[in-house]
Amino acid sequence: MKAKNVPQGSGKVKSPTLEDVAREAGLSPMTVSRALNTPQIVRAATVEKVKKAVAVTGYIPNLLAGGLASKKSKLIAVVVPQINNNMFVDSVQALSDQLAKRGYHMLLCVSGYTEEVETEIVSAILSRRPDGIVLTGIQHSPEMKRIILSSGVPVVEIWDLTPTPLDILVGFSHEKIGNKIAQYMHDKGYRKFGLIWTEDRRASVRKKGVIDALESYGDSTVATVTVELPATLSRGRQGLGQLLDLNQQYDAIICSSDTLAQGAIIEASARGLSVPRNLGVIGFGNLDFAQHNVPSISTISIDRWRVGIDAANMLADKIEGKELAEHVIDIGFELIERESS
Amino acid sequence: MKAKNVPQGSGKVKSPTLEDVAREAGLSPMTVSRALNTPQIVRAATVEKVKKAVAVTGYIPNLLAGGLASKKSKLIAVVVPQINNNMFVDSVQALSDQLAKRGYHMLLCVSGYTEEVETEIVSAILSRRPDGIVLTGIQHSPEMKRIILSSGVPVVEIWDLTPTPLDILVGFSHEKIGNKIAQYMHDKGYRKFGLIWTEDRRASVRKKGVIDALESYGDSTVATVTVELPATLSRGRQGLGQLLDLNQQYDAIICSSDTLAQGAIIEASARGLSVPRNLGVIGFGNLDFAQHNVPSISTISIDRWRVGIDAANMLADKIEGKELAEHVIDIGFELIERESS
DNA sequence: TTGTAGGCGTTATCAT
DNA sequence: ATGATAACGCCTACAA
Repeated sequence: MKAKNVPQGSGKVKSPTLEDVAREAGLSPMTVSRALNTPQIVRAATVEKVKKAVAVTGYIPNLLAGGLASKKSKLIAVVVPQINNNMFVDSVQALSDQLAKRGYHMLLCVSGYTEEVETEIVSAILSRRPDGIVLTGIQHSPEMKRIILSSGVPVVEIWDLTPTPLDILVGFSHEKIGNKIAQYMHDKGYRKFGLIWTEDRRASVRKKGVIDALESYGDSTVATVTVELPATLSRGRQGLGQLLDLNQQYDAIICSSDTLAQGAIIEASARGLSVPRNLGVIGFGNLDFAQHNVPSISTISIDRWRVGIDAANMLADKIEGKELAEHVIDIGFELIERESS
Repeated sequence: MKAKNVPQGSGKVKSPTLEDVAREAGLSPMTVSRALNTPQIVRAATVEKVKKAVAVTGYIPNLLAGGLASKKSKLIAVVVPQINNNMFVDSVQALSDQLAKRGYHMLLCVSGYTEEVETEIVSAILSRRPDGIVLTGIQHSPEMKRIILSSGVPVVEIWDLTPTPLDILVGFSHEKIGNKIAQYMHDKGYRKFGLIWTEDRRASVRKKGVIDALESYGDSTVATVTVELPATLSRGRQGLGQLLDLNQQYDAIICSSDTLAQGAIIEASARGLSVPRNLGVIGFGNLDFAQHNVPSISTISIDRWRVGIDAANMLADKIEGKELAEHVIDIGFELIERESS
């Protein structure tokens, strides 16, 4: 085996290129490229030679160069408001897993809850020429829509529903969830409601769904307190405290997330109120603890994992030129009745 | 304003390049590049011209090309065992935030808990020519060490501690944490211990720390049950059930995470055991709910956010050629005593 | 099945 | 302060 990769003067060893591998294998760079990317169209013996040469040289492909030439980056950019949020993180993990299986890497960007930041991030992202983009939600600045559409990059919006997506969509209706919660609680006989709610856009739509439905029944009262993002147990406790301070009567508490619900239950208990005897409680998300809490927490279950899987698959399909049966998937939701209501 | 970007035949509009901007501005591509990247060394009037031309053409830089030419990708690859883990996710979010402030994007990869997968992922990652890499833990395959070191890319290991890091390290000692927990519980008078533990490597080191310290006291008994990853509330409940089924006596339960501890407390309560009266409980992580649970949960607090911030800053500093005061940061930990023990 | 030529869009370097 | 030229490492397209 002959000397390879002789250090240039005193500097770092330049990392080997296709050409170095080709020289080592006694082939042309193009053949090496084919052996690596489309081995089916290369003679088996040649592929073997290339493999050996790759091992000898320690070759690592350069996707910057590859992407520049082929106009395929094998990169998917994912934009979420936050990662450390029990709801999104499962979808992100599912996305990451499924994209990896399909041969893509995930560029993850955190946008917070403002359109402005999202717009900036998308602009920055596009300069990496991703093969696809995943956005959380359907609310975007006009500028961002313009930019992203004119870039021609396939887009998936997740976690919400609209008849007019940018491109592909995998989500569910927050308004229907609100309606469903209201209907269920009303059917159970609750009439005097307290709401503990965070203020991101999707939560607000759910709230509207709850309130609209309750108003349509005409026999219920609703008081609302707003808590900061992110939803935490302590904010749930505070929220219930604030509701009670309003000196109103409640027979049920509806929370914009299970975490808040858990906090509300703890606070209720600390104040001598029993759930569900004195107060019915329902949350949203069906997080792990909801089932095992004492009392267990009624909630809305979303298949968060599926959101990620479906988004990844549809995006990859579209990128690879496959026809999509549908561009919008409503993955729905399920109300889970438990001890707290 | 004259016509620009005339569609080529019937196909897609080719996205504008530096050259298009240069033509629009009446400058050379190189000057446009400078105006965009190092405006300080370009005449202000020229920068203005370029800005206008960029707006007119809708130019979006191509970082694939830029990175190829400059050998800087402004990309940091982050490898974690899982994202949907309450411990890591905060560090990842902090990393993402801080890297963004420093002008880097984050490529996020999920490796699971096996060295093999980590090795594959790192190989794949290197083909994107990241400016830096963040790895979780200090346990890596020899092959991966070889690959990553010979690539010359700066590396930060997080969430663990060793005198011999690959490069930079931001973490804390799991063994010391184990020792500390044992010492604290022993001091509180507990002697008959049940452990509910997950089996990832770092948790195992903490367990060893607990058991070694308890053995050194010589007057304590220890029984252990192992639960699957990820740690969930229900596995904490099951874990306590299994411990009790062993027909041993316990006065304290030590859990490898707060989530398991919360589950154990619930199960204890369901079986008529009061915490801490009949059973002391301590967890790990100081997750949000630990403080507000009833009873509140004693635990070990780690500044997870700081891990991410420091890792991002040290990596960016190193990439940008700044001297690092130290290559290893032990961010330490704190035992927080609460009602459960 | 393999090879050759040229270009992808940018920046480093040297010149003006 | 600005421009010209030559890489950067790979792939498309065509040729053999």
